[in-house]
Amino acid sequence: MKNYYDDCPLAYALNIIGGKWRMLILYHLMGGGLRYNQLKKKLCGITNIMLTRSLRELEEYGLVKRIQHSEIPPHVEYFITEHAEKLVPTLMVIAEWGKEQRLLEKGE
Amino acid sequence: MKNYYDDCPLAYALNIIGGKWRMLILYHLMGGGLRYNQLKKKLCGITNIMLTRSLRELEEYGLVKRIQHSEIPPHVEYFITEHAEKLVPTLMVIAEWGKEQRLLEKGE
DNA sequence: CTGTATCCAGTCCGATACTG
DNA sequence: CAGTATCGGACTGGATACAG
Repeated sequence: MKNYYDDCPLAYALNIIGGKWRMLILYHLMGGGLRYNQLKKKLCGITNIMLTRSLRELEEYGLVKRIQHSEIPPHVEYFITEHAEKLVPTLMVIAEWGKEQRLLEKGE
Repeated sequence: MKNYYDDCPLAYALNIIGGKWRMLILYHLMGGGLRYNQLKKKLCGITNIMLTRSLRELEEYGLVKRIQHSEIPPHVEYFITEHAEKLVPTLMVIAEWGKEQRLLEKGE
């Protein structure tokens, strides 16, 4: 997914939040922190690998914060950061748009 | 990119406008119609194959309209439809966010 | 509970050459 | 000008088993 980042902020952004799961993760975290398995349940169908990978990537970019409570059994919680929070309304618009789109398709 | 569309409108939407180029095409069409080669220039780096493919897909979903003028040499123009227009502000937000994100990364 | 390792599959994407 | 054909490569995503 390498692209002309420097010329186009949109391409740059999509490189970070694009991909199959990343926006979905941010979307589901908007309501507050979630634990690993809670998140997994919401993202119907995601595998451990993809969830872990995606979370790590989002963490690297500072979009997600990982909080580990020192307990046994382990208790880890994920939050979105302030900066990522700015994308939430956007994601909701896209979701809303998706609903309309689906209606259009079924209407035909 | 098959996913739990019916449960999650966001996933559904991303299935349509996700991918490497589709949002970028919509973004660049927001200013009005563009011809094939104009679009190609704006999307630095896109190949014929990908531009054509992406446009066809967007057309199928009713997000882009293709207008062919009967001339020689050919003259084809692409527009975004009203329904896709609703996504434009969203794309601008993401682009804006991308700018900030880049600053954050460079700042470190 | 929260992951990691390994290996594999499929999709997406692209370089190049060519066409009406 | 506006595309298509072909072939192949890269990369993303996944199944399964295992670990701290």
